[in-house]
Amino acid sequence: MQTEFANDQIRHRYEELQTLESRGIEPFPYSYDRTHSSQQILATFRDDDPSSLADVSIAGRIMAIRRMGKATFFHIQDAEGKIQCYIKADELPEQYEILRLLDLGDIVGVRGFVFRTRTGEVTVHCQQLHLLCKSLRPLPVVKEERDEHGNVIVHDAFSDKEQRYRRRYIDLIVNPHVRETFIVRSRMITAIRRYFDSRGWLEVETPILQPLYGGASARPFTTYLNALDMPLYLRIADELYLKRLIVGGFEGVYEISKNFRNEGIDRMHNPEFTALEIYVAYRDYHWMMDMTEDLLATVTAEVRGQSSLLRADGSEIPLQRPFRRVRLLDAIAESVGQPINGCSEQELAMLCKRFDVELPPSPSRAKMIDELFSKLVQPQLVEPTFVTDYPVEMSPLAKRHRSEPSLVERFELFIGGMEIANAFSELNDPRDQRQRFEEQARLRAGGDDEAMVLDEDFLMALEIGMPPTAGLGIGIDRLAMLMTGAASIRDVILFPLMRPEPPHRPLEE
RNA sequence: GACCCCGUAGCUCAGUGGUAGAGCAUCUGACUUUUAAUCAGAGGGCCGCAGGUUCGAUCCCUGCCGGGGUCACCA
Repeated sequence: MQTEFANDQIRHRYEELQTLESRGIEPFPYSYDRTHSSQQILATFRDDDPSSLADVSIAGRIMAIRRMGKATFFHIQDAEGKIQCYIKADELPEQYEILRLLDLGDIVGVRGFVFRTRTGEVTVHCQQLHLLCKSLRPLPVVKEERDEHGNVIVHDAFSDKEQRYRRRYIDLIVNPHVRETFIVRSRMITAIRRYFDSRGWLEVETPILQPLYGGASARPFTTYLNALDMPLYLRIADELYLKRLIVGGFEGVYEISKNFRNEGIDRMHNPEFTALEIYVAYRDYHWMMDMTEDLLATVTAEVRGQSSLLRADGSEIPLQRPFRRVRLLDAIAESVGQPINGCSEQELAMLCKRFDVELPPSPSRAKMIDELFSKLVQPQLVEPTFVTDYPVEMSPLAKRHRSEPSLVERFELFIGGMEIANAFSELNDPRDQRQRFEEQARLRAGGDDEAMVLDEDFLMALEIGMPPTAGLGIGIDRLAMLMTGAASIRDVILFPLMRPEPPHRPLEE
């Protein structure tokens, strides 16, 4: 095997690897039995009774080494944190020689007894040292210091965003808050599942590869199925399949799904993202608002241990129930200082002009309302706010408002200026649904390539009959941002989409 | 897609029209309770890529590649 070395550090590690093997050390052994995690030791050590930790085995990655001649301190890091280890040459002469060949980043097993050093740190006194994996590339070296107030000062943090996203494994090793972010994300999803499961709603899986895409307004990714010689789309939403399941007789179904939208990438958008959708039979959007409030309050309390969310600037957003509820047109009216309800298209256009809201040529009423809202209202919606009752043209899958036929029974939840959730009383009248699809077809014919596609089978399902149903979608990534105070959706997605790197230039020997 | 900013050692960054510097990391030596360990010494760079201007470019200009941000698009 020909190995090319990018630099002296890598070359040196390969040389150490050879030396270790020549001394009969297996650099990549198969397993190691641990008795404790780092945190179990730190949490249970008692100065008045160290005997309970007189023989422990731990394993982890070497994150710091302080060699002092015939004694060495090093920190190893496992999934829960770091712990210091101590090894003396005169006690373990052979293994001390091995330690000379180890580096930052190597993974080792340490067996020994636990004590407290003179400077007060609980430490494992090494009596056996095992190499568990030789690391052949240098890790970014991040050092930490504690000031007199106990605050951790991080020196030279691995901060280059491109490298952090491309090499998430390194990011996770050297930036503890990153690991914490993804643990919080996972706990959040677990808490949501628990909430739904405990109410008897069924988690299901619906197609990612779809012959027709629907359930949202977005450009899809297209692919091709050779076996059936047909184009397929990656789902932009799972809404139409989940409603078919309500038709089928399930009374509560949910799915946590990866969706794919062929649109721009920015702090709030990744081409693939995680959505939660849930549909509950015999309920309407009023019920769904209450449920959403309860869900978020429950999950937030469970995940964060407090009833507030976190913004990227460090400020907290209290989750006080009930959340504010405001009708869309009222919210706009409040911002522009005049009622919107009876506005003609011309009056709306003048309002847009007055507030510097940019519009496409010949915009519809709904488009102008949407633009006014996005520009003037949405950025102000920091504390949780349900915005309700949207124009029917903007919501082709939502049921008409029971008392305002030009509106639909829909709400969106905004927190921190972000749209977090979207929900309707679901349209279950197949006649109205067909009309709405036909309207979408007209928009599509007029050049709107994000208008929805008519789905005959979905209409057939509605003709079979769907009970009154409330549906809800939640942007899981954005909710995770609020749980962790992340500034970008990329900070809550383990492997965000990146352009491929240019190939590494091969190095001559 | 448009505009702005960025790309220098493994990491974090300085810097100059005369082909580079720091801290940490690495290497050699000293050190048996250290913790940003310390002390002495050393090595390490196609300064993102390509072209142009210039006697001379890492620096100025253009294009490209990659990243970040703002906007547009979009939830």
